[in-house]
Amino acid sequence: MKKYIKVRDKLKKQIQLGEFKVGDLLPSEHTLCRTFSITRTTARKALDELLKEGFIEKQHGKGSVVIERRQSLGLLSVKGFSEAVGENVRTTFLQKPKVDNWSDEIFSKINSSDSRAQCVSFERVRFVGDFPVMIGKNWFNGNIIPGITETEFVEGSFFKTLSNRYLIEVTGSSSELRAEAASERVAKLLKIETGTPILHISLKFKTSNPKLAIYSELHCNTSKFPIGSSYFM
Amino acid sequence: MKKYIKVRDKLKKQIQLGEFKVGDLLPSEHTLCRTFSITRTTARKALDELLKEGFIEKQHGKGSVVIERRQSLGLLSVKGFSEAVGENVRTTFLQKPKVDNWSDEIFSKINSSDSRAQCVSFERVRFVGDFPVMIGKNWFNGNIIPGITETEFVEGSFFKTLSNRYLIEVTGSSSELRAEAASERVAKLLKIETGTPILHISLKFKTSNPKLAIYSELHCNTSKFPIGSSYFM
DNA sequence: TAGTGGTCTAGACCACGGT
DNA sequence: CCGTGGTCTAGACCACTAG
Repeated sequence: MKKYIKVRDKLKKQIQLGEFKVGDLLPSEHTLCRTFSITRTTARKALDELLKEGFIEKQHGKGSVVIERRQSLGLLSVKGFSEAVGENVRTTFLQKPKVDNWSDEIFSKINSSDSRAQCVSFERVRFVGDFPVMIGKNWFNGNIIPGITETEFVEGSFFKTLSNRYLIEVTGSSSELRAEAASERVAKLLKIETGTPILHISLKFKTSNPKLAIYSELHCNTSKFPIGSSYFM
Repeated sequence: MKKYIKVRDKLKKQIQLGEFKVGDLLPSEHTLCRTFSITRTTARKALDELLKEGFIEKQHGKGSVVIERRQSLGLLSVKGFSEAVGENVRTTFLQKPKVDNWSDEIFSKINSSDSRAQCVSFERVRFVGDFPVMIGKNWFNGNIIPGITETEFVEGSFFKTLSNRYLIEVTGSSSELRAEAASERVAKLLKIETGTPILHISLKFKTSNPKLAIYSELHCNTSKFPIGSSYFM
């Protein structure tokens, strides 16, 4: 298995468990080299991933400092909801994965191979506490991940299910963001007034399987939990 | 000067000038090594930057392919407006850079050193064609970049001015996104109805000068030009 | 099979931060 | 001054794509 993934996940777990707290310095790159028997290239690659995911910031001459993760919906652009927000999150299905049609709700350009394939979709509402925050509907080529309609998600996460059961990793995403007035349906589900401004996010995920793209349309009530994102070079 | 920056900018320019078109393969990593007399580490670093900036995608076994840049406001999280959108963009000042107070409009947490320093702010409206798309107000510590109140921006870009005149580069950003109803003032400036949903983006930029952070509050009409962003691992 | 990108090793020198 | 991260060299082996 890839070494930098192992190092990255070890450190990530230590941060999540509080062994490294906000403001703490992670072991230096040279220390990581010794403890994991790797070279600096590999150590730096692991730290770069933590940087991209918003766990640390690097300070030239000092080290890698654990930083506060946004108390918002987190690095939305990277992975799914459950990885981003932390605890106190609940999800309910409006529609479990089932064979469906490619909907014209999908804003992203659909890969030509997808449009000829069988479409599977599912739809969920996400809560933080008792507060409905987001409605998300997802579409993908069902031929690529057979049996998904009968599978229970691993820890409630679609992306974890992809990773654990099908060995498919999300490798990137592109998105478009729009502020819109909530439709009647969306408003009802988010328990807000029809016409309230909501954030509409159209996402297309790329995965390690080039044949599998995941299309998502999200409708978010950002009044209490804004969407956060960060970018470091 | 850094070699990977030189290679990155050379390739970027070739893409922008159309020497490499959408769908074209960039020179392979080994070829770049030979033509620039660099090692693969450096060649890959240059390509990784183009990947992050959304110019290319990499295909294992094939090469680096030039991809279409979003015809939207682009990689918002990276740099300024003018770098992202392309031509046909116009900017007018509502308020040229001047000494101001730290406003409570600023959503991001202000660095403690900033709150004791002199604040400079400016505010602009951005147009695509004749269509007002975004209002942006920016605040920063005026002591760090003296003379900015008397300077004309380089090519109309604040970030280019920072880079060329003060040798300060933007190194990262974090942001929060909210859908809101347009206030009377915002609506008037964007030529829309008061209460129309708009996208409110609170940004904090980090720069290569650790003492300089830039705080931005943007209000965007996303109806014709959605905000785009992408992320690749 | 040849060429591509992905991972990794084992070093080197430099710039920056704090002592 | 020493330890830190930033850049770079000169290789190696592997996995993937395509002819």
